[in-house]
Amino acid sequence: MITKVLIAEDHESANISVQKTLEELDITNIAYAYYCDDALNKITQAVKTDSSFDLLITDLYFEPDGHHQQLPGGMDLIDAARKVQPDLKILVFSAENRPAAIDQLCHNDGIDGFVRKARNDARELKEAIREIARHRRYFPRHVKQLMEKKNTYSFSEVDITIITLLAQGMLQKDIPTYLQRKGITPSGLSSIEKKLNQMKSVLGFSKNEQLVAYCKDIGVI
Amino acid sequence: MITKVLIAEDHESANISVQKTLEELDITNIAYAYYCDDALNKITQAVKTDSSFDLLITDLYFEPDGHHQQLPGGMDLIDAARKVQPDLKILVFSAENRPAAIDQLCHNDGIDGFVRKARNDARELKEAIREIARHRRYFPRHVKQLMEKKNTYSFSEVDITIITLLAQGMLQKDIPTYLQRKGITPSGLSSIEKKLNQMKSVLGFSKNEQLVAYCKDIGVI
DNA sequence: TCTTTTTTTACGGGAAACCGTAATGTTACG
DNA sequence: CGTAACATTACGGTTTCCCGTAAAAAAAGA
Repeated sequence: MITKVLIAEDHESANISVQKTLEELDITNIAYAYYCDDALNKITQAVKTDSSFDLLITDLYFEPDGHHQQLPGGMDLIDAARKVQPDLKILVFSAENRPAAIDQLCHNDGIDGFVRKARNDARELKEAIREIARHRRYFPRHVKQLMEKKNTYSFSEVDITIITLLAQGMLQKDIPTYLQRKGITPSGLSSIEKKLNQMKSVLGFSKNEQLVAYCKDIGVI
Repeated sequence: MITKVLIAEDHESANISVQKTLEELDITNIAYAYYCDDALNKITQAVKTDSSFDLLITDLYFEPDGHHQQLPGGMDLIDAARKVQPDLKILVFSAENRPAAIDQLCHNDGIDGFVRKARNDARELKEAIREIARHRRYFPRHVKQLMEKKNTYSFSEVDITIITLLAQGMLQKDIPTYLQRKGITPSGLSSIEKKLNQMKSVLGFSKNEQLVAYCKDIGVI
């Protein structure tokens, strides 16, 4: 049974609607945090006073606003919270819409549920909380379909590194030495050219500028 | 005085919190639309039956979901709504965070207010509605500062055209003929190179990829 | 109108990127 | 161990881009 919930969410409006959803599920013992550090603090305190939370509902991205934070994002909070209270249920409520990132989250990061901020998010939120209360996990049904639709090419770590460097102004011919220093392979100039050509050919592009624009659009860089 | 409001917002959760904010302002005559087409429909009907809305609160981006829509986004809705009911107050409530896009919106698109989905958005929303009720316009205070900070170079029409073409994959050497066909001057290859060099030098860049990435970030392309 | 100034365009040498091919290095498997 | 299959790297020729200079054109001023 879920009775005590912590909401970690910097957007006031999102916070409000999560609260309302919880109230509709007759959950009234709710705490709020607008920063990850504050959230972790509340979790730690609750554990100490033997009144720990049953569920953490958290966003992934928290906007920096001057106040320096130890935990910059939701993922950091999740990792830290798991250490303090391993049995804490965690539900991610985020606008993340990059299929690869969602997939990663659902399968590898040991969370109990994910609800995307989208059309029917309030309804989904309710359902997710109900499922988690029954010790089941809740994930969007069509993650795989999303994967296939949206991302015609799945960028590797190196791919993204290369494109990022280009977008930062590094000359192509200087990338090999950079990769070598970082211990990343492959690092040969030909390999970099090959990777760029692969990406461009799959996506039907002809120039690096297109690639950079595309990656900015879909948010991988 | 604002008594009748239409909320156009595809996210259920955002819709809920806007509703709650309105209720706290003692506005209870609220209609909802999860699609732009539906929103325009409701506005048109209200005008016909002489019970028109005082205020439209709308998002900018509506996620496509299979149902084909005439009006794909909030900007289209705004344009259409203005035609149907010129005196309708319009408040944009969006997660848009690209300074150039926000600036464009606030200064050129004839809306009455803009609130960004961010940390204190609910509070800002209230203030914005109060201001609009007094026939004043409400915009984030620091738009100009943001602009000045972030955008050290003001892009001309031609600048943006050139960068857009590059981001679409056109070869630099092919741009002159394109510009000639469109009747845009200057169109010489040297002039294009000069303009690119100007932009890059002012912004401290060395490669076109940087320029494309930057323009994507601030939203000019 | 003629000159001066500015803008636009043309040209050419050199650097970087592009592209195909070949050599080298790595891994897998019999 | 040897060989095939694959990945990575090296090399050379061609194209495109970069950059400086100078010519041509347009605009401004006297």
